[in-house]
Amino acid sequence: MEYKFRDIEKKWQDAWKVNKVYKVSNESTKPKYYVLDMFPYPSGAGLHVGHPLGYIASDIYARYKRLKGFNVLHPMGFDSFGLPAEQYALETGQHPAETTKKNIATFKSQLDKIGFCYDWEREVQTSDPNYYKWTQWIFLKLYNSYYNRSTQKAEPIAELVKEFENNGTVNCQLSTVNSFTASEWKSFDEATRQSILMDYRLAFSSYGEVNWCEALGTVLANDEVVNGVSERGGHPVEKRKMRQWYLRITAYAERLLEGLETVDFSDSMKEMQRNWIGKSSGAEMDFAIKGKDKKLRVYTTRPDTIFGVDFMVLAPEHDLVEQITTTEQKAGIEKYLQYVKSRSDRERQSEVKQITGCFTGAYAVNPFDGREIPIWIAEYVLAGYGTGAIMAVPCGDERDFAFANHFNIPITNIIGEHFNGKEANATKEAILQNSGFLNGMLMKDAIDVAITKIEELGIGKRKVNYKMRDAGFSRQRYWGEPFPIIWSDGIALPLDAAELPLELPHVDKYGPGPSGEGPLANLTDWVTVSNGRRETSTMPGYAGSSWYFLRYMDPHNDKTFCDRTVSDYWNQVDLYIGGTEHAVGHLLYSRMWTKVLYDLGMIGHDEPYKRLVNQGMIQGSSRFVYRVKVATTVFPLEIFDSKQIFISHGIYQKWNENLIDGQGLHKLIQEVFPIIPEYKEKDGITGFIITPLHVDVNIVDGYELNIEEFKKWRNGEYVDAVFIKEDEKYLCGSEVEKMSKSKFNTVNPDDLVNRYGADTFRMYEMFLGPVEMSKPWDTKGIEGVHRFLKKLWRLFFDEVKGPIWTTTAPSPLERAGGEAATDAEWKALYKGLKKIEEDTERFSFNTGVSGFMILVNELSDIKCHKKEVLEKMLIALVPYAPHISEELWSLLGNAGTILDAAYPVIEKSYLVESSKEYPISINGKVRTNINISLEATQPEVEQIVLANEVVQKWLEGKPPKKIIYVKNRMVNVVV
RNA sequence: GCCCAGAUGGCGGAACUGGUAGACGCGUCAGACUCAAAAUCUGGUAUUCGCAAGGAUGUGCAGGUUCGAUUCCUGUUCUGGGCACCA
Repeated sequence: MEYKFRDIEKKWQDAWKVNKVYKVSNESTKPKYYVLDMFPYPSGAGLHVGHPLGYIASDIYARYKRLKGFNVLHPMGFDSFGLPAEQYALETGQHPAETTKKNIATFKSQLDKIGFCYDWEREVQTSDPNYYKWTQWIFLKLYNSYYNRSTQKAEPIAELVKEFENNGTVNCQLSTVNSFTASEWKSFDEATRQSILMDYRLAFSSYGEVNWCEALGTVLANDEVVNGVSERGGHPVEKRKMRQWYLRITAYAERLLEGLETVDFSDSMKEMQRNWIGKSSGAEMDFAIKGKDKKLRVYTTRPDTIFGVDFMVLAPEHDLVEQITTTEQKAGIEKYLQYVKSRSDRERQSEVKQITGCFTGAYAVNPFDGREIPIWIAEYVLAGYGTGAIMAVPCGDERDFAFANHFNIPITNIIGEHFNGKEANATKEAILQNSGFLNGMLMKDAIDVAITKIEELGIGKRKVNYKMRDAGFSRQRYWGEPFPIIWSDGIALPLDAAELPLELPHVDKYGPGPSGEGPLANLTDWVTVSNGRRETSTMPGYAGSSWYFLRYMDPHNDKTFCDRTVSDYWNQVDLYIGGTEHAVGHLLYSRMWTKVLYDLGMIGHDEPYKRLVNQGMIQGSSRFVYRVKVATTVFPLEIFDSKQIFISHGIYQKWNENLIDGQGLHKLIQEVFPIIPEYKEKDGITGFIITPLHVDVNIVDGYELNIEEFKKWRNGEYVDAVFIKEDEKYLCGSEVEKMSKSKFNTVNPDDLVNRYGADTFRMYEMFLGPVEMSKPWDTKGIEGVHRFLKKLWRLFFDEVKGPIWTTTAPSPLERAGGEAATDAEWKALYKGLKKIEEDTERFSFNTGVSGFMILVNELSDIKCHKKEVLEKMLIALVPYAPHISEELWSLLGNAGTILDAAYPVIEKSYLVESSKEYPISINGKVRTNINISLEATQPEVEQIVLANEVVQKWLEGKPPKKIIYVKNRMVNVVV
């Protein structure tokens, strides 16, 4: 009997579906385990081999936990709102709802073929009104809450209103907001009160900058802006202020930082989040501005360098710029502001070689020595960080130094010999000079002294600062959750919870609305309501994905987003698998939402993910063909119209390295294409233009192009192509790039599953390497894994003899007279299973697969066909290759599904060893091996080792200096 | 530019806590079976010197710590991911 994987996999996938074996209950006596994959966006291109990497890993672990006796939740769903669907709608007129539905169907059928153990009854889609109803509901909770700094948690905004009514702002520590008394609060009109409350709400509206493209009349995502112009059409893009919604994630900065201590993420992942939050401590202080009744507030982490301040730099967007610029400088400043408008934040920070800035004409006054300090504006200072203004200390800061140098600003040296005049030195270890009351102090000690003095003088105070900014939460787009908000005379009125979901209305056109608003603004009937005008922005992609892990627990609940008893049962996600690209976006947002829901008492835990494992990205290995075109100025064009000439990679390389000239190439072309005219040059130009073109990797075998397939490719575009080969082959060039449809380097899992089966595909994806590492996809090698499964099959079946397994208690189907398994057979099994279990436990699935290969090789070598041995191996194989395991399990005569079998327990008695073949090194280099008992003591070992003739030879009669013996490891003789 | 990660044979990778570098698989070479092919099986396969025994070199690059370093430290190069409106 042959291994007919197609029949087997189809059969069991159907049976599992009919028997609902993956249905998960919220009630169980077993311990729970929650395994989650990062929410996929259902792109139109379908699944490529990169997607399932993490899904297979999580599926293996989920199945493993199930065999180990856990009630495992392993759901899947779709993050189905998003820009690509809308972009596609804009281009083709198809409604995003339609294309999204189609894409999801494709994704699901592709996923199902790989044999995942998802409970599809728990599927969620963020664009489903039954889902986004609760996204909107949570938004309203955020809107109606504020962060209470005394209790350090979110509380209903009504509590704050009460506080204002009773005590005003006395107990509210929010430095950016004006203070008032209780009676003042009562005297404010509604608009004023609401605008004050807006400064406290966790979801709030304010003004922020967007990428505005005048030509397209729309706001663009960063993704859609390339080199300062729009990707579509190449129109100029500039920044513009618009009303936006934000989430006050900054209120949670400290808790997001502290929470990292309680979760099991990789150190690098935590580091990235810490850097993103960017906590720093220092001081905020005010500088008087000469001749103005204005103060310039700066934030600095190095108040010890206060006497080294040689200039001030404001962010170009800073409010003070307009007020302090002198008439002489006005023109220059305006020109500079115009320039900055066209620059993205990224460009402003990354281009350090090009130094730009402009003097405002104004001066700040150093409060300690009265020195007048010129105030500049420069793009390297960003408005969003700190106070949007810095005090520049060129002797201690590289960028300040470069700036001072560029604009010839004199530099004050406060660190003596530590500053060499050629580059800044950011040390904290220097003794301060030229520094007034700080003279003679070590810099790191002076920081505190300076802050104390600043506070004494009342010109500033100690301040902890976070680099993180509040998260922009609105998009001027169609395909997202509508905000449950109505604007009435500038006041935002939330909808009542009973009015949810506010459904996304149907539109026929996806173009932008007037004055930069989203497409919804075009629907006058929808926008206009009796008490005002609806918010026309929609929520961003991360809205739905910030809480989806909760909805999976209780997906059909129409009373609440997730019942508290259910969320208490499933609690945190025990294992979350996904890419590092979400390190600071999605992960921080969902952590924040979780904390808010926790504060409001709606869930019982404040960190969503207990453990996070990052999967690497599978890159594509692109293939190139090299097309030769001729310049019309040299050759008559017509003859090349019908034919396209391609040169093999080797020839292309020679051409590139000038190892072959025009004449040489001409000769090669002539061999296959005799009608080419005589060789010509014009002004020393050969007239050959060679262009690398991406070619579909699926019609290339290794590097060799399948010419017949190529001629059929792209509707016969290359049907008449002519090839200049090397060694009778056309070889393609290659490059590792991101896997993408446009690069023709995507590999579809369906083809591989068809050809080799899901079990082979699953094991091969794991066998490629560690899950967390990025690697290029290469289909070569999948044969090896397939061969392994066939070899495993042959432990049970012989091509001619049929079933060959034996057992001591034969059933009619089986061969009688089986013998009990030998110690050697048990030892081989348990040694293998031990490695496999340990590897699975630590997510080392690639070595887990190789463990199975070693085990099957060994069992084949010792001709072990004992049912009792093979059966245990099958159970351990379920997570990796569920279909073949289930088939063989059932063929062995077992009743019930193997998915619920008990994971084999390792009998350690078979694994005990009494001696070891020790490597013996001389000076760290292995020279021989000696078998020594594991019981041996140091003196015994020394005696055995020194008696060895190889060791004797290397000692050359000299006594050893030292003998290092590490039990169960090695012996090293130092000479 | 800033933050994070990675680099080991022809290729994917293994070596988990500083202890035999190259497990397992691909490819390749030789052989068996076969009229032949496929499938399968057996053996070799880091580089280099040597008939062999055996030796030397070798984990991106340059140093350091150690009896011993792919593993730890310092510096450096290249590649990938992120940088706030792709998801």
